[in-house]
Amino acid sequence: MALPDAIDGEAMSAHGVAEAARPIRRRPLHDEVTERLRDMIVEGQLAPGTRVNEAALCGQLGVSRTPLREALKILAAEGLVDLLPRRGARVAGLSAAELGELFEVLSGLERTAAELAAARASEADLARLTALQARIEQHHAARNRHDYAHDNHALHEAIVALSGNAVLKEVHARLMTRVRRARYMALLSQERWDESVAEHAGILAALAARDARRAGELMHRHVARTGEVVRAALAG
Amino acid sequence: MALPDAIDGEAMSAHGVAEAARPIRRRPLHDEVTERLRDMIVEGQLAPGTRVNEAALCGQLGVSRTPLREALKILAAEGLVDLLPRRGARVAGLSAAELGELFEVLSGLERTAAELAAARASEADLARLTALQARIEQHHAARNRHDYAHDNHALHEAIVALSGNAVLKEVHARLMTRVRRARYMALLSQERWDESVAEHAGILAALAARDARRAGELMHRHVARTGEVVRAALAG
DNA sequence: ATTTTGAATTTTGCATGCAAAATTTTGTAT
DNA sequence: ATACAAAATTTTGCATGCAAAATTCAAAAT
Repeated sequence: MALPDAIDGEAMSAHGVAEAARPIRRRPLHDEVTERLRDMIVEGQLAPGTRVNEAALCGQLGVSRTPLREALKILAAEGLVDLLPRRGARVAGLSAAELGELFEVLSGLERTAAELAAARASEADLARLTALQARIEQHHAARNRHDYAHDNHALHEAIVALSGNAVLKEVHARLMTRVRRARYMALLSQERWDESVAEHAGILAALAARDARRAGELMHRHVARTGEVVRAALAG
Repeated sequence: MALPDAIDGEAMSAHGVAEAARPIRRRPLHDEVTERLRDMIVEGQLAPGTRVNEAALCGQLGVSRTPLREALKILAAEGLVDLLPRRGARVAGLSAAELGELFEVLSGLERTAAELAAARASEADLARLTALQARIEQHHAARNRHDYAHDNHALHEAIVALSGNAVLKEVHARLMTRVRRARYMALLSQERWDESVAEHAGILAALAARDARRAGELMHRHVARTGEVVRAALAG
């Protein structure tokens, strides 16, 4: 097999001076590989169930087996890959049942996030959420599913971030990575879409009122319903 | 996560014939190393902040660097180790602040677990929980902190298991691993200890009544308070 | 005495080699 | 043909080698 030679990496820029100021440290290869592989799995480029051949992937990515194997261990820890001892790795499947479980946990996490955010977010934070929700409503009115999906995701992430709890944020992000593999999520019925936008409004109102319990409860129900819809779509 | 590991397990029996029937496959080394290292960290044998020297640990464990490095990647994904690029690994610290965050998340997860368990546990399951609680009360009456701690942990795990949600169980277990590093948990005041036992009774009653909301709420409060106590102990 | 510079040493990151296990292929007997 | 057995091939798991980066240590300069 061809030897992946030299580190190379950055293209030579002509800015002699700026060159010196640029960050010196390169990212470890195994990190890069992990990220790349994770993207390939989430994007569906590596389909669930695919057997991962180390040599083949090494060739494709231009790295040796060592960093690739390290990456596979990490992705296995994240639940994106199954490691079969002595018989290689396969891309983890994503059943409707597991998706349902993921959403059950996510609804619990986001409830907690909403409760904490209600207590901890600043007025400025809340104003930003409201602005985001306004944009979401515009996308909804314009039937722009793509931008809607983007900002919708951003709103949920923002609320999780406003919990001020890094562990919560981390766990949430990891589970979301697994969920995001079901590309069915965008396929909401018009009815459910309308409902969803209205639920957001209710959650924001509760946050604005600093009503932690209500915000949490509404968020919980909102995410649980989303999960129901997604699970049904995957099952059908 | 969940590395499906070898079947092995049984100790060698002296029965020559049975010998041949023994599972042939050894557990992967990197698995063994991961587990061993995780134990060392949780037990406190590797103190928080300790710099991990690969060569030294390799010598101690009697393995080469390859499986050790794979194990370190996994433990980093679990949050037990920090990987500093190009300057090695260190055992992750555990601040009072982070412990607080962990308990915030755990209280949310166990609330969800209690809610689901209230709906899904069989009567036999509930009977088993009640039996466990009876033993816990005996340990409490006998001022036997060691056995109390053990069965207390078992009760919480049992309720999480009764949620019937494998993802929840997995996430909970991982966070508990991080929390368990604070050995201060056993050091409850008598007052808090009494309280805690009473709270358990309340939770079980709610489960028996199939009152999901109440079970969840009581569990949430119970774990949150435990967290408060532990955090305070670590801070002080 | 303290800082600085630069070599010597250690340590990390990655590629590669090799044996054992698993898989595939080929050949043989029913 | 089908089923089975054995050899050939592939693939995995682990150890090791080597270059680059980081750290340590020592001598020189302020």
